[in-house]
This record gives sequence, structure tokens and C-alpha cells, in this order.
Amino acid sequence: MSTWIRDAWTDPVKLKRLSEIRRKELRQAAFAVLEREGIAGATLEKVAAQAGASKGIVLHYFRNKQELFEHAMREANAVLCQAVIARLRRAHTPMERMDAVIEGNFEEHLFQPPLCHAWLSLCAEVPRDEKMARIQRVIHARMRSNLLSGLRGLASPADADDIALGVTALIDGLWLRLGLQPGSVSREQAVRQVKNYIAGRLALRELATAGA
Amino acid sequence: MSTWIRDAWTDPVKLKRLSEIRRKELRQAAFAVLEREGIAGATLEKVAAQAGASKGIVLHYFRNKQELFEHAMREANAVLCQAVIARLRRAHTPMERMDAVIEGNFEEHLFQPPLCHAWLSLCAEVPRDEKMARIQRVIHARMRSNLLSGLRGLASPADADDIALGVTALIDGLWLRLGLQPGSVSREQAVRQVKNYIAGRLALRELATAGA
DNA sequence: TCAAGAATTGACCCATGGGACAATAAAAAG
DNA sequence: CTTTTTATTGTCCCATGGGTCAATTCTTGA
Repeated sequence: MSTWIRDAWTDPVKLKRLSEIRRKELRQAAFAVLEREGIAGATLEKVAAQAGASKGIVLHYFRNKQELFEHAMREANAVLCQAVIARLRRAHTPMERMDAVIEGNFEEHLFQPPLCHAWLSLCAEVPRDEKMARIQRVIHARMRSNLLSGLRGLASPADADDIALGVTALIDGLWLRLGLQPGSVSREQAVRQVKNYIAGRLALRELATAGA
Repeated sequence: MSTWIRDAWTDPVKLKRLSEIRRKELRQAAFAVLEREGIAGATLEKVAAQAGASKGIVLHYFRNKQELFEHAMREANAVLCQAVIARLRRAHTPMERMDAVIEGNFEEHLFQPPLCHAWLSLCAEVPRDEKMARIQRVIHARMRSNLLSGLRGLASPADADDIALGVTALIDGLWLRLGLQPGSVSREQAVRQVKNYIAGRLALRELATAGA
């Protein structure tokens, strides 16, 4: 029997067939419930029902409610992340890398109110859940690093840092807008918005150096 | 005995002395609990305890939990709003108006993680609470209008609209960042970030018209 | 000073939710 | 074909939380 360790929540491969599949189903069910009910209304029974199973099974695979939703957060993040990664692979110039991040963050089928609602509910728990906070930090760090890999070719290190912060904030803000007022911002608008932000900041930079 | 009518939820005039004061205390207590516990952990008993009263009194003043937190949202918003209004009164040029909105949104004593956490929790409920959604729309509309009152003097109507959206999103995003990683963004950074965004967008505009 | 009405409390009810567990079905291993 | 593990269920328990209510204390206006 071979040995492998992938990561904490995708471990044994042989066991994966059943055990890991169930876990994934349950994570996804948890997320779906979150979309509909929010964190306050998300109950183990509802998650079980959503997955077509019994409440007992949920607690068989996850120590408790908290752990379940932490895994749901990882799951959701993984999906979001995948979209960006895929695009990054096709990007070569710095600008292409930026665009990959931007457009990956606003993929048509992801940039939707329900996903945003669930995400919001999870974010709202971050301050009280150290594990979630850690996940959140990782997400942000990766986002930042993806952006910097492009930005470093376009601006000074200090500016790159600053612009990266602005871009992440702007992206989050646009998602929030979508969640709070579905339909108030389209995918195209969002993408354009971020691209304009970057173009504007870079233009400022040019003006400053050229005009000086 | 003087008379006043403030607004819909501060109605009866004589009753205000006691009734309205308690209501305010309870709204604030509700908000304080939200800061600590999030929406999932916010219970009527905790709110009562926070206010130094009994659970019964909470339901004496508010029909139910939902209504209580809707009022808490109004309360919080009113505070935020006041900060901007005060600064707007002292602003006269378009640019000053923009700065008033920006700096008002990042006042030192308001731009703090706990406030942000509570706010996040409320936002997470918006999709399932029509009243909250309405409050949210009002908040956003006012913010937008405040921004446009300055922006109209600085850009074309279409650009003004677009920049206003960007600014609100950026502000929200910076708040979110603060909530998710306390200490990761200072008030000064936030203000600078938004001002740079505006400057950049306006610079783009100039380049486009000048270069054409 | 007294009556009407508000403020406030604590006890109570009931539904729900998280979690433990024993019992059973299904697989896997031998 | 057994034995041992794993999957899965349904039941049970208990704490908690929202909401009602009657009873009591306070205000206040006449």
C-alpha cells in the first residue's frame, strides 16, 4: 500500500473513493445551504437534507459544525482560485497576468449573487474563527502574490504594493456590491472598473516621472 | 414643552423621554453584541445583558429579533453618515466635497475592526431581509449622491457615474480588508488609496482628451 | 393622593439545534 | 465465508433561544 500525503483535507487516496467523495458532497451541500440561509440559518439538518443524507452522517465526517463550514470555505476558495490559475497559465506578459487575475475573479458563472451571499456569511465569521482567519490570510496572500507577479513589471516595488492592495480591495468591493444589490454591477463593468483603476494609477505614475 | 418630529422611527413626541431612550440603548446594545458575537451568536439575552436589562424588555420595545437588528443597522448607518455630513458642510469646491466623503468614511474612531465586524454581519443578512436591503439601498444611494455632487464638477456625467461606483466599491473593499485582517490597512492608507484612485481616473481622462 | 397607563421582570412554553450513541447495513479484508 | 472495518441511520438528550404572559413596580397626570 503506497503512501502519500496531499494535504490535510484531501489525504488518503484509497479511502478517497468513498470517504473523500462524501466529504466533498457535504462541503458543497454546506455551501449551498449557506447561499440560501446565511450563517444564522445554516443548520446541520439542512446541510444533511441538501446532501440527501442524515444529520448523523454529517457529524461522522466532520467533528462539528464549525469544522464543516471551515471546509466549505476552503472548497469555495479552491473553486475561485482555480479560475485564476487556469488563466494565469495562459498569461505571459505582466499585463496579461494582471488581466488573468482580474478576469478570473469575475468569471461569469462565479460572479453571481448566491455565491457572494455565502461568501459574505463566511467572511462575517472570520473574526471569531481562527481557522477561517488563516484561510482568509492565505487567500489574500496568494491574490497579492499573483498580482505582484504582474505588477512588478509595470511599476516600482512600492507602487506595486500599493496598487495590489487597491486592486484586491476594489475586487472585494465590487463583489460586495453584487451581493448587496444583485444586478447593480455586471461582470463587464467590474472588469472594466478594475482595469481602469490600474490604468489610472499607472498613468499617474507616468505623469509624475515625465512631468518632473 | 417643545415639540419635534425627527423621523419615522422616532415618532411620538411625549413618549420620547423614556421609550425612545430605551430603544436607542437597546439598538446600541444589539450592535455591541453583534461586534463581539456576529449574527449567529447574537441572542436576545445577550443584548439584554449588554443593556443591563431583561430579555422581556427587549421584546417590549421591538416586535422581534429581526426588527431589533434592522434598527441596529439604521443606528450604525446614522453614525457613519453623520461623520460625512459634518465634513460636507465645511466643503465647498468639488474636490473638497470628494475629500469630505472619503475622510468621513474613514474617521479614526469609526474605522475600527469591531465596527467593521458588526457591519459585515449585518450585510450578510441583507439578502434575506427586505428591510435591511432597503436600508442598504438608501445608504448606497446617498453615498453615491454625495460623491456625484463633487464629481460632476470634475468629469463628464458618464465618467462621474463610473468613478462613483468605483469609489464606493473601493471604500467597501478597504473596510472589508480591515475586518478580515485587522491592522492590515490604516486609516491614512485607506484615504490615500481612494484619493489616488480618483486622481488616477481623472488623469486618464485628461490624457485621453489631450492626446486625442 | 389616586387611578391609568407605561416600564420591567421572571417564569413559562415550545421548537430547534448541536452533538452523542447504539444499532444496523454495507464493504473490504482475510 | 467469516471477521473486521466503515457507512449510515434514527433516536435520544439537553441546552438554548425566541416569544408570550401575567404579575409587579414606576410614572405621571388629574
